[in-house]
Amino acid sequence: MAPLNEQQLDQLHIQRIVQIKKAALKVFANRGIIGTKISMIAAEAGISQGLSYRYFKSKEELLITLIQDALEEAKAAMEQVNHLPGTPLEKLRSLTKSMLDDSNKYFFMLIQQASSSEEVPEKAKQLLEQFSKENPIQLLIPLFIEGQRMGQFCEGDPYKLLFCYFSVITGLMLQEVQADENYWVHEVDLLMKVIMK
Amino acid sequence: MAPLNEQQLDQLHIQRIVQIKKAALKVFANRGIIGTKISMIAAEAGISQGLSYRYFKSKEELLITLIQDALEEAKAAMEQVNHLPGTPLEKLRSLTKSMLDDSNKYFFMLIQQASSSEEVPEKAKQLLEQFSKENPIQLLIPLFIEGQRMGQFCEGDPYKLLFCYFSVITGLMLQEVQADENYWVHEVDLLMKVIMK
Amino acid sequence: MAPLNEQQLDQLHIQRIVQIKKAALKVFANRGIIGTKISMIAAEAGISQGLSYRYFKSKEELLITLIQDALEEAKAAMEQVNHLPGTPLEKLRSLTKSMLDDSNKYFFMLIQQASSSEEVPEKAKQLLEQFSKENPIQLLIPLFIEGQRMGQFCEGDPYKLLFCYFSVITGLMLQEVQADENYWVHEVDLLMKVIMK
Amino acid sequence: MAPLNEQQLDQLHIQRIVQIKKAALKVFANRGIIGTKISMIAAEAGISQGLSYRYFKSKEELLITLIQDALEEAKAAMEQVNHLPGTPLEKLRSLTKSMLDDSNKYFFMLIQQASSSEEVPEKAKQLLEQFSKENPIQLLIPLFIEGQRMGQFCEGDPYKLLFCYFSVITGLMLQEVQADENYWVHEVDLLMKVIMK
DNA sequence: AATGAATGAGATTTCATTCAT
DNA sequence: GATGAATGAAATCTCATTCAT
Repeated sequence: MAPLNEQQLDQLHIQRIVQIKKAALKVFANRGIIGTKISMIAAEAGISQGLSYRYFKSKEELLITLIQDALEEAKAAMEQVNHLPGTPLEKLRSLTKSMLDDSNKYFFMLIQQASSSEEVPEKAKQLLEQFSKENPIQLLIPLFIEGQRMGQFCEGDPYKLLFCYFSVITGLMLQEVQADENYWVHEVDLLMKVIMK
Repeated sequence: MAPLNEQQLDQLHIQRIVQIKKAALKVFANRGIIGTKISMIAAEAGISQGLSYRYFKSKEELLITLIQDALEEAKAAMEQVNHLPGTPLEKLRSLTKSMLDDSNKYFFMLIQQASSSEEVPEKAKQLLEQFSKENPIQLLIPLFIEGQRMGQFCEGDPYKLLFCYFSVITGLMLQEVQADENYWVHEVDLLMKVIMK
Repeated sequence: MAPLNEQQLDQLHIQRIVQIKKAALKVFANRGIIGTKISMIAAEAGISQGLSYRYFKSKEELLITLIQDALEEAKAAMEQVNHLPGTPLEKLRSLTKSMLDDSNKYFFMLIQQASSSEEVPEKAKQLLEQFSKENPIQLLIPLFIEGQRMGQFCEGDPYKLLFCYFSVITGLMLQEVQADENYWVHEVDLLMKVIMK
Repeated sequence: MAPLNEQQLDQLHIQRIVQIKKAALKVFANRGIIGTKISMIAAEAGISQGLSYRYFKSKEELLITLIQDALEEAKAAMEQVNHLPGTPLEKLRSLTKSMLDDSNKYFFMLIQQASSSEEVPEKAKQLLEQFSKENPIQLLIPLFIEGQRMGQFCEGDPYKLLFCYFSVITGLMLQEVQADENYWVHEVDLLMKVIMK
């Protein structure tokens, strides 16, 4: 008699993958890619070191999976922004808050870690390169242009504006590591000024 | 030919130390603390792997020395800002440009790497902690208050303003890794808006 | 429906043991002793990884059991040879064919794998040593002497002749791994020449 | 002042490689491919575990290098056989002795280990496959045909004859592991009978 | 009894540090 | 002083064995 049916097993399998990915994302985001040891991920997930190899062939594969997830997450966030209500400024403020939110923050931190590290698997580099060419810029540019047209955002090359905006977010996320949780969420408005008229 | 005299030897010794520190700073700043291997530093400095051990007891000691240097450098930059000519805004703009300058950038990047990493020697953590309590804030706060008094800087807790300002700088420095050299220097004015009225 | 009675359970138990031993023998013989992973045996037997531990305490115990079986099988084959009809040469040809037969081959291959590997449990080494002192030589020597007396086998130390004969069999069995199934059975006559006049 | 010139360094480098290869060949040949641990190779070579990684990227790369060497060695031995003096039988006897000689034996044993194991890197499998298609058969076949023409070798498909010949050699080499050193060299004549009329 | 997820000891591999030259 | 080969501790990864279901 099989103890569990196939669907339940799949369920467990997926749960484990989610559990490991969650733990790994947090550790990778906080301790950097090379600074992350498998033992740390295992400890964070509350499992043994060997177990993650049942679900991910290697540390590298796990990392790549997480980067893919993060890039998709980022893309989704950028896409959604246009469907939000309100003025461009309000939309951007929402996006910013969501990026800094605990449930999303690690994705963006991981992207930052991966982008700023040269010790990243080749596959991950390709993903990042593809992403940086394709996505976020294309998707937020209309918002920025609209913001400029409406006189909410300051003038100038919208790409440069976008670049500055992301610098700020990046800085905040990294700074935050040693600051109080959620402390800086209230600072978003301050930061919005970078792109405001 | 007579061997070098003591002073000349000291001279060489100091040159070597400078050479190694310069190389190590660059590599640590760019590749992160754990991502930096002794072999990378040796390659960057153009020396053999073993040689740095004649000048620094360990990778950790070298790192701590660099962090100390960086913190002193940072402190000096903060102190100087008050002696600069011009309004608070002009002073801060100068400081910002200097921090992002090639000759200083790596110091601030190293501080950032050290602050955001949990994989740092205990000694370094203490230095950072001491630094974050003591220094830059105390030194720039008067500048910020003066800026607010003059109506150049926006209102609110000057500490928070300072925090945001550093977030932005941090973000820019890290972003820069994949951007064009010197590209963003021109964006400083944009970023200044964070603290401007 | 009533549960199975004791005899039926025993029956099942024995069937399982046979099933696992058969699978393990094949895999050990083909992939070598260290090259064999428990997961391979389980896959070959069509059971789960954990199940063999209900029947054998360890991989080592399973291996030792198989080596014992193989040695007994070999001994039995050697003993039977004298009861076969025909001349010494005909008897030996029969033995050879039987050793190379699919149903026996793996036993002899396992003996070969175990003998030529130094990575074998101590217990197994003892069995092999005991076997190599006691058995096959004693049993086939009369056959060889008879063959020499009848002028069918070539002259010389019958032990050496025997050793060469087994070298040939061993070589054939191992060669076979990459040759066509049953291809070489037809070559037996060729190989018989080693011991023929 | 550099302690050694470049040529001397190269010399040392080559010596180390030879040392490691020699040790590894012996261990791989005797204990099988999976049965060989890096620690065993290091012990045999009298070096630390880590050192072999200075010269070979991985256990797999070391193995592949050895298989290449072995295949080349085998090819060279086959090619030379035609230039030896004497009748086909005498030539083949020479080849056989040389293959079983201590200085060559391990190469052929490794080829045997690699061929009979399924646990071999893909690259090695390709090498072996290529070798088994290309080389020894082509090179020895003329010798066998000549031997048959002269009435020294027995009739039949020369390829089958060759196959049997190699089975015998293989068997001898493996058997030898537990036999006395050099004992069996005297048995070569006995084995030659396989292919003799 | 049976499964296959989970563990942990042991293997491979990396790299900071030492050492012979 | 300088080199880079060598070491060994710590990381990654594998797999025999155990265990919850």
